[in-house]
Amino acid sequence: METKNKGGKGEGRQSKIEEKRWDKVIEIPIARKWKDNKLYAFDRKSKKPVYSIDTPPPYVNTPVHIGQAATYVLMDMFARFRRMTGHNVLFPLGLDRNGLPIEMAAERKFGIKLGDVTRERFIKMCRSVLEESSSATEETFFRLGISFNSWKAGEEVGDIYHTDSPDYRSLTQDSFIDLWNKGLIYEDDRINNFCPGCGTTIADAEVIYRDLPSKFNDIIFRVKETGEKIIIGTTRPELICTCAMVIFNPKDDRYRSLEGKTAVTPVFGKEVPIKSHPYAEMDKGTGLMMMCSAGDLTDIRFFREMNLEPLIAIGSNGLMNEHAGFMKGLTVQQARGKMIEVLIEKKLLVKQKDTVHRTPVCERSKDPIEFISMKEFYLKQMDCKKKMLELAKKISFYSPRSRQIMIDWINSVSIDWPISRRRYYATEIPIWYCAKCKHPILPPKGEYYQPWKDKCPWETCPKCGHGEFYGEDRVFDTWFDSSMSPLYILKYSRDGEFFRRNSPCSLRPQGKEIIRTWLYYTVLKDYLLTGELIFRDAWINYHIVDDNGKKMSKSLGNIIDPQEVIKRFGAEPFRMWCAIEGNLENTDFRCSFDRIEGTHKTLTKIWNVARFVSMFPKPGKRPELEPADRWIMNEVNKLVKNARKCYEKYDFHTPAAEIKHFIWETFASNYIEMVKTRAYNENGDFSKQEQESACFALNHALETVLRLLAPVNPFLTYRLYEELTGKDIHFTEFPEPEKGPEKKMQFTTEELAELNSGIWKAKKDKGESLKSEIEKMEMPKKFREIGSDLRRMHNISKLSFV
RNA sequence: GGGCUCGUGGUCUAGUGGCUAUGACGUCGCCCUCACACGGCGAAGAUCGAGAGUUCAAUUCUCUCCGAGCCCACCA
Repeated sequence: METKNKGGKGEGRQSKIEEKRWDKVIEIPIARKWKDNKLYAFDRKSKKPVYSIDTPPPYVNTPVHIGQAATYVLMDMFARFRRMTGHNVLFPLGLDRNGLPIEMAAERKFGIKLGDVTRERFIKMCRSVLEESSSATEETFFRLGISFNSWKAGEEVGDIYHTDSPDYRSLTQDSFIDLWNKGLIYEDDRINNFCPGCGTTIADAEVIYRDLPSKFNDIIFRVKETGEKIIIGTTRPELICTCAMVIFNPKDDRYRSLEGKTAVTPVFGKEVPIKSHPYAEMDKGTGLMMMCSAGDLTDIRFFREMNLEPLIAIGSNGLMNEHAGFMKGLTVQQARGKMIEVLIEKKLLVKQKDTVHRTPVCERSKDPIEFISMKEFYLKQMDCKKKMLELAKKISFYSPRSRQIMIDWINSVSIDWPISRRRYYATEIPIWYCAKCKHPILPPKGEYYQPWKDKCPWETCPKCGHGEFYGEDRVFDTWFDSSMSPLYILKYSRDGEFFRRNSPCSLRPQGKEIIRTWLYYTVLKDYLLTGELIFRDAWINYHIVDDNGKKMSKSLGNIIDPQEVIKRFGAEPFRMWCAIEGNLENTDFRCSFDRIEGTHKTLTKIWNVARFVSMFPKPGKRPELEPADRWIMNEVNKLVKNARKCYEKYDFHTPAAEIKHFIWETFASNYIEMVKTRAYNENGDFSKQEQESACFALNHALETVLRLLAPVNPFLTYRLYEELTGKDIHFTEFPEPEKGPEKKMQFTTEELAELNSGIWKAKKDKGESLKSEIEKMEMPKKFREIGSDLRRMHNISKLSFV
């Protein structure tokens, strides 16, 4: 296609930029160049203040999803902005490779379960899953233009780190040793959440709730003293064997006579006391409630409160044990069916009703949680709830509203944090035990230990002098690892000087759904280790939903794959979309290919504005500016001020929308149209100074806008800035508002836009072309100062002001 | 049950105690005007969820209700 300015009237004027629009293929060589030149490497010698971002390590075995892509793009904007404001930015990529998601992927891939093969073999299988998956994640981030310090895994500041590297794991183990020595760790045998699918204890934070269908059974008990029948409703008949008490509400007159009597459980014939207790609600079921050990969390609390001895009928393998009598060896589901059969046979089941039961399930495997007693390690957290609240108030949250989520969670914490897990692919708990006296022995810090296969570093037991040991075989909760990330990237306990200078970490960006885990545990653990608050800012992003406001999920088939987005549009439209559409902090926001593609038009517009401006070289010296040019500089100045203010607060949405509006409306439609003739100055109607003023303002305004957009659209702005100025936009500073008193214009921008629009409409209504001549026109005198530009813009022969 | 959001043209969205309520997509009309037809100019389209209150004035503040979503607790 031929460009219009070649030949014809625009003779001699040629745009430096040939292509008519932004093309995604330009991105790849640019990204590669940046990578090859190590443009974003962290400079340890730099004197600039460090701005550090504790990026959320994604799991490597699943492709990057759209939410992560958007989050990383936004983080990248933060990083690029800080670089332009004179910071030495620490922005490393971390990859999470520990824990259940990897193990479950390995189990699926090899068709095995944890206990089926040796530990060595299982770990090998996990490794093989990991090897396959790592590079896809990095490739996606690379194509999105994320400015990580490094693309190489390593131990230098800013390198890609793996949470399963010996270096990272040893730091996790060090933290355990420190906390142990501070007396903050203890082992206890207590009822806990147990996931039968994962075969391990899990923390409250890992429990979620699902509505699952269940049956509500009305079952006959007998009162020993009177022989009368009482009916109790339950969804867990298999737990009748552990029933320790029957209760009713103190206000419930129906059962007052039962107070202090004894109930006999069906089938098992166990005698249990009947008491009144407010836990029982009058309108639930029959109003009578059997209290079984560990049916759910209420039961646990109740047993603790009433000092009842819990009888655990579910073993650590998830199967019913000897306390379940005839149900021994069955799974919980099987046992329930069997119990119902027996009850029916004995005519003890009065009624069965379908119900939906909000069931606690494991966050990872989605198996219903059972409550069983096991020995686990705990980190004391109950003692520092007050301190945690204090710290939560000290963090600067963006938006501030998100703080409440953390506060709510802290207030609801009710037991210490169980940190040990019975899995394989995770950081090992670094303890050996004396084979004779069972005394626990911790190794010295600084090494990565695998006690289940390594030799104990001590020769003899310091307590009894015995020389044989066995290693601990449990591992840590993944959050015990993840909560080390800011300490790890800041070289805590590895480079004391670096850590002291650069702690606390500037920013923790993360999703709202892991405030109660990642954010809470990190702040908690790092406080216990260092005595300080580890973050200055926390930026909490919400969710991306589909075009109809529905959650994206594989089963609904409404997933937007970022790899597909990159393939179709490249990175820049997506990046622009992230900035413009996402009031990310406010609510969930919607995403579709159409919406992303929509921003492409703005990129084309910027491209063509730049093509136009590039026809007019920037004068070396700033000339005395004409009023219209001063006006556009004022407008740019407003943009700069606001962008600075908002970017500081992690708000890219407001400035991006403003900049977009500026480019389309103010700059392209009004300013360019107005000064075009003066910039061309074909008939020599204008003085050299007048022409240069236009050329200067055109260039200056555009350059400034490009710099404002550089964090949002690095590829596009890099390319255009290079064309226009020959310089690399990376090495320019973020624009400062121009100082000195602005000369106020007589008119406002809105008034000018209205005036122009009115003239265009009038010509339109008369069926005339926009450049047709207007013989005579009057306009308000506030426009006098830009009169000559307006006269040429609209081709007015006689212009007067009133 | 406790807490937190949100409800603005067909769709999505901005915004504010006070001019005729922002913009985008979509729809319709006209225009290839020397940066851009992935463009330009213009038109139609909203009683700002419902009701009450505070106020000279409410879409904006307060309360109630209706509707949507999220988090926490709980459901024997």
